[in-house]
Amino acid sequence: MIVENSLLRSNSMSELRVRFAPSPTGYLHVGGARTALFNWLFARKEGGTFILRIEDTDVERSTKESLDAILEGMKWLGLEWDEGPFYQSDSFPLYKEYVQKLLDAGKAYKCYCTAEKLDAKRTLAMQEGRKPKYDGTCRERGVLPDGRPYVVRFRAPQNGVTSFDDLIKGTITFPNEELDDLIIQRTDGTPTYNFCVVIDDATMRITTVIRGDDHVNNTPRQVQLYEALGFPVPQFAHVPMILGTDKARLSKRHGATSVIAYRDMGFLPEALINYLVRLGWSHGDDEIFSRDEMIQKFDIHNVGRSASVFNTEKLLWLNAHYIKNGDPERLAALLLPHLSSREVTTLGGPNLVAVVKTLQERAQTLEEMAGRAVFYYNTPVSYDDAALAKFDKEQLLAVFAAVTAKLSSVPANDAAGIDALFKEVCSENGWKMGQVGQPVRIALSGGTQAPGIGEIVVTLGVEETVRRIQKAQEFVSAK
RNA sequence: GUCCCCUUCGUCUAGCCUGGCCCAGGACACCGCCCUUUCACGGCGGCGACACCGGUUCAAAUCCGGUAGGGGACGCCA
Repeated sequence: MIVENSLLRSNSMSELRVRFAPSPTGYLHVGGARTALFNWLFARKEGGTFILRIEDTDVERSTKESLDAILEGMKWLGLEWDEGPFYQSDSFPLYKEYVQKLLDAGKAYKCYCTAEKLDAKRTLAMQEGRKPKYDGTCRERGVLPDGRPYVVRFRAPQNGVTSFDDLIKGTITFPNEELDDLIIQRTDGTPTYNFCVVIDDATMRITTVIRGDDHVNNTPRQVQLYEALGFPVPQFAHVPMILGTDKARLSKRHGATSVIAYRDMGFLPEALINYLVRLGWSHGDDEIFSRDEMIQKFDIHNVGRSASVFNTEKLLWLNAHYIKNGDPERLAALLLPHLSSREVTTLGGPNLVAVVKTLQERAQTLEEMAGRAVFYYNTPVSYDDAALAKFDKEQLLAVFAAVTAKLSSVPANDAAGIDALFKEVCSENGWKMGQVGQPVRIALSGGTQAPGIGEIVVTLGVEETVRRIQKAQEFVSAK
């Protein structure tokens, strides 16, 4: 029975297992988000399992705030994980066990060199132009009497090469002389990163390690550890870095890098995801991908080998695209926080969904949309003087009077109907649309950048429209 | 310094594995025109790249070698 079940299971689910393993020492940044996305996509595409693991072995720098920020970012982007989050700090005894195993097998040894001494040697080596690797002082020294602090080092092979086939970069080979005996356990008994990843990836049965480019140099050491421990070596896929405009590694000084910051700036998660997936990965000339299309078309082999520059302009374009084509109801809900941060309340004002509809083609971000929506809820307290100055006083007053009269006498309930009324006003008085539309627009919104007249009037309502025109009328005649 | 990786329009990229269809295609941005009551949307067009040098070949963005440039790593950080 059990056998049958597992067979059934392996038919629907592949054995493929991937993980995203951030360390909780900061927020989720766009680079990490893209790595997570590629992992997620790979798992979804192949019917595998996506695991979230928190690498918090650095007790000093790991914080709860960072952890929450990462989780929040993942959820906002919709990168749901199948297992975890697992915490490395929960597995300290396990790591210890494996360290002991290596020690017993003579594949690791205790090193009594002090951090200060090592630092000095490292600096000296760098200065002399040598590779700053461990000189192996304790490699053959044997165990010293109790009480002296020590770290545990992995006894790495000194000859030959270590290589692996990277799914993105191809075969990568390192001469073993380049690799030194890395520390796997600190003086305080805690395990180090390179050791933990190997144990975790092995015990979690990770089949494919997809991670940032900056880890390629760690990979040969990890491969050696897998081999020393007798674990199968997983496949590796190293995705290139994301750079700033100056081609240097993306960092805070290039502007926002936090996923949550993009949310707060009014970006839609589907826009960021779409942008990120195209950074490094492509499917022919396609630019717009829904989640399902992404999953369907994703192939790790189509990830490029070179680093890419983060370009906000294109992100903006994608965001505008998704706003334009988005569901107004949803957008309205997402817009609310951007409105309240401007102290705008929609209470008693026009229907927000209707407002959103008039703004969808006019905003690149929700922030921008909120800015453009303000006039609907706050009657203009001043008018664009330069725009108003293009018309003389008499003309303005005549237009305002004619429009108010028309609006009050003839009912119209959609934008097209309202526009028709304005055309009537024009033809009845021999005016051009520009002479009528613009003054009214200014009266209603305070400025010239606004949706179509018909759209504004309909969403504002005729009553409020007339009220605003009369207010403008008073303003103009008082001049 | 040493090792590893990378190099097509300003940017993201297609093409490269399986040379000729590529005097290199798409997208963002930019410029111009059209549409238009403003702002936008949209449509059309333009600008613009195979890092460099050699080699192989009838033929190279595509294969080989070198050079230059960029990035990454070299922690008792991850």
